[in-house]
Amino acid sequence: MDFTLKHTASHSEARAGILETDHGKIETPIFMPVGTAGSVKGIHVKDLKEDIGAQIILGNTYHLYLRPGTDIIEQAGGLHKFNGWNGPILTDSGGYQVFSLGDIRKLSEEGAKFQSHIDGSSHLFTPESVIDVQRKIGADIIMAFDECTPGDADFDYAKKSLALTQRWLDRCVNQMVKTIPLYGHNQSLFPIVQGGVYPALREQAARHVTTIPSDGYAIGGLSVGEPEADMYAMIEVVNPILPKDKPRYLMGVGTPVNILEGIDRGIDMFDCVMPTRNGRNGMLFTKNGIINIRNKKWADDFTPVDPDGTSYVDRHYTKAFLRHLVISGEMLGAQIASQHNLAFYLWLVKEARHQILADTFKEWKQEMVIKLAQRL
RNA sequence: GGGGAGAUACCAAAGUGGCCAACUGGGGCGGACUGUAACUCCGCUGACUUUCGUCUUCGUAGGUUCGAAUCCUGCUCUCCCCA
Repeated sequence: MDFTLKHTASHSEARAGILETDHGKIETPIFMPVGTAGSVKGIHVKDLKEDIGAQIILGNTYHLYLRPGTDIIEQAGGLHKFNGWNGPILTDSGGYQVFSLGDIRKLSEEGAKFQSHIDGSSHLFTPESVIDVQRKIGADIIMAFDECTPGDADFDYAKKSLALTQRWLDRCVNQMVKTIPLYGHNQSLFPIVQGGVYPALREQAARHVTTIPSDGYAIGGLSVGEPEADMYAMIEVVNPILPKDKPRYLMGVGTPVNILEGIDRGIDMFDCVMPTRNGRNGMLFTKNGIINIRNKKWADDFTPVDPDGTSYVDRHYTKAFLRHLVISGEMLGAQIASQHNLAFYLWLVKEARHQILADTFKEWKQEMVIKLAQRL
């Protein structure tokens, strides 16, 4: 997997690059739609590719392992064949579930034992098993198994948690070396920097991670309850330490503003459920601000969903109709909102890339950040 | 014509002397959501008031009582059954 840095913006750490995988090129900075269970909820692969312009999507190890199970995915010939997406795929390791499903799992040195949220059965996830599962899924980018440290963790916990993540990382690396890709395309392991909101821990974590030759590096454990300022501060601590010639992935982030702030600080890759989940719940992101389409004020607004939008749905449907669909609980409402939001997120990073290449990123970003946060 | 049941807030529906401005659902209005246990969750929903609180409500008009959505009487209306 090759990463080529095309340009770094002036007065900013923002970078434009190209990440080449066996399933195609990714122009960075990039936003990666989340498809936890193998599908980006409510969105056809055709729309992802042609309308939204997605270049890479996510899958999730924990969820796909539980259902349909790795044997089915293997029989299908890997996730690409199974879900029909022939572009690059990145799988999260289940490290986020160690955080989000904290109530139904037990942590040990060995790994994380989950009680399935589906049927209650017990499943031990270890760094080794998680690599094996991701091999079987066939992800182009495999994430290391980590503990996503909660945003409110105190120093002692964050330190202990980081140490565990680091030991797990070594085991992941070993398991990668001991195993091979199953479907004829390469797979790259991205280590993850943890360390809570503590600069000293983040710095140490970043240094540790750079001792492991990788095709890319991730920053995790942010946007998990800590103040936004802490998130930005941690990025500023970590990014200068990470190798410049490798992509940096800020996991789970975020709002459109978060993404621009991340790009400004040198992040190349983002993913977040926000465009899809919030879309399903009636929130639309636009370049002029945020719309809650359920609000009464849109009831008789027969203008396009987003006159400036890039998606088919933006021009084809009206706000009043979309509001009607969302309020009525019609499936199509969730689909339109998700498609719009994803198209907007992909537009945002694409435009950021243009601005970086044109050396106008910083000024553009300053203006956008104000507009994007507005409530319409 | 005879017999029976019932009228509660936007709708449905609890409540059958004080703990009732009134359970609960729906609807309405608003909010939350960041590597997805989420088409989910949380508020508010008589009026005035920032809170405390005050005032007007349970078909309608009276009455009993310290006190009524709850008991009594008249009236109006609705529904069901038998002819």
